[in-house]
Amino acid sequence: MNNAGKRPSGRVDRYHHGDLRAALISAAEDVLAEEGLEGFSLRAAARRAGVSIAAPAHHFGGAAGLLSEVAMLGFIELAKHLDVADLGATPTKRLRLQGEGYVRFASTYPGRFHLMFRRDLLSDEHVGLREAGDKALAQLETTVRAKLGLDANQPLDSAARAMLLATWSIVHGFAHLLLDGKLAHMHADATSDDLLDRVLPEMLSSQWPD
Amino acid sequence: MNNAGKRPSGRVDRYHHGDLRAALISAAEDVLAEEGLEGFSLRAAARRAGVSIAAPAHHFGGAAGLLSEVAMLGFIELAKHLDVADLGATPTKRLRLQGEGYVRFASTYPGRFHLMFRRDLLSDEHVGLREAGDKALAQLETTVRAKLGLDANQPLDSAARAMLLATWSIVHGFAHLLLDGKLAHMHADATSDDLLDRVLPEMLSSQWPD
DNA sequence: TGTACATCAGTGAACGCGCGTTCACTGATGTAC
DNA sequence: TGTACATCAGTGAACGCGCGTTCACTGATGTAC
Repeated sequence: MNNAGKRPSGRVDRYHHGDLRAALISAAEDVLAEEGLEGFSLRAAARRAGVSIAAPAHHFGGAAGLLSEVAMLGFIELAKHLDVADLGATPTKRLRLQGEGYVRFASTYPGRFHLMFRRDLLSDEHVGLREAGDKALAQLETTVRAKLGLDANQPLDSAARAMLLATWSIVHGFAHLLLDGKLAHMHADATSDDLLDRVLPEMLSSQWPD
Repeated sequence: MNNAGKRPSGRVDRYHHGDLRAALISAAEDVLAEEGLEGFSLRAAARRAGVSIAAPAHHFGGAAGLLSEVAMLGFIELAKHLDVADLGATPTKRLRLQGEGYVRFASTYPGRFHLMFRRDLLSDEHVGLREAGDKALAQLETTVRAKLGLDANQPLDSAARAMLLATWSIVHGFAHLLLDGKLAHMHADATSDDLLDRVLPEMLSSQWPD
């Protein structure tokens, strides 16, 4: 499936695009960023990429094919936001930093973030997507292991799984509530940046005290 | 706005429906339950209610008007799931019960739950919706106050707000991850019921130990 | 008690829109000779 | 080095579909007299 790099890029005024795949993925990301997930359509991505309206379906087989690629790249970017291996002195501090990274990713790319968890829009069988999701979650798992003193190859016991799930849930829920505008009301005076920079750290510190 | 009960119900074969409002709300809930949020349209609600396709817009002004009513009823139902005043000996236990109630609501009514947090589909100015949302959240706040030993009329300090927000986030995030099928993978052997009955209580107990 | 009339909830046919999909086609590329 | 040909990525016009909206209308209801 992956044709990226097979052909020279940078030339777009030809009958054969040359890098339609990358152009459509990038166009889809632009649409998500500017119009949100609800503004996405195969036609919108085609228009943005400057190709024919039939091109996306022709190349990706359908919306799920293109969106799964975008979601995969989203999980890869999310994993970068969770990469704090060198940043925190203690597992607890790294956990807080990862929580901030998770929410910051969601806040920076709301369209992509929503997409990444919309099972109905994505392909079940996209191996790269699943792997990218697993890798992002593994970043949290690594920190939870460190915090609980578990080896990398030791299976998670049920307390460890509960802690990992609680960690994921809390940042995931906060991200959703933030994007859905439910927190502005509780913290009426706070901007979105305030919530990220002031409220979230306080919440994470209370959740995972030193 | 609220015409419910103004006219006799049970008679639907008349030119003037008599209780179009209630019939359309009920029909919309049916559509959400059976087709999910993505399957909803004004026309689908009209078909389900057996009225003309123009009736919903005529009566509610548009999709946001009808959906806001449905979301309001959703928050009222959610508040019932969070009503544990008589059930738990300690605030900690009540908090866990409320967490289970929150997730059970989401799991029972996934379409409605998703709708309730879709700002783009709801009306900002729907007072009843906002109030119903506030009341549901207030149920959590009451328990957090009890846990922290705060009076009902004492303003929440920042630690209390952090705890309330952490509580909401964790159950909200868990609900979303559950509905989006992200947990079946982590607990590969678990059904949805298992996650609710076994994994969630374990997570909540680890989050709020006795 | 009966009649005339105003109101307005709901109808139904028609409209335009954006969507995904189809399909015969075009033309750039790579390969065989 | 040049020519013929197969491949297939991408085109573009056309299709049907479901959607929300419009608008002249219908007819049940309540009120005035």
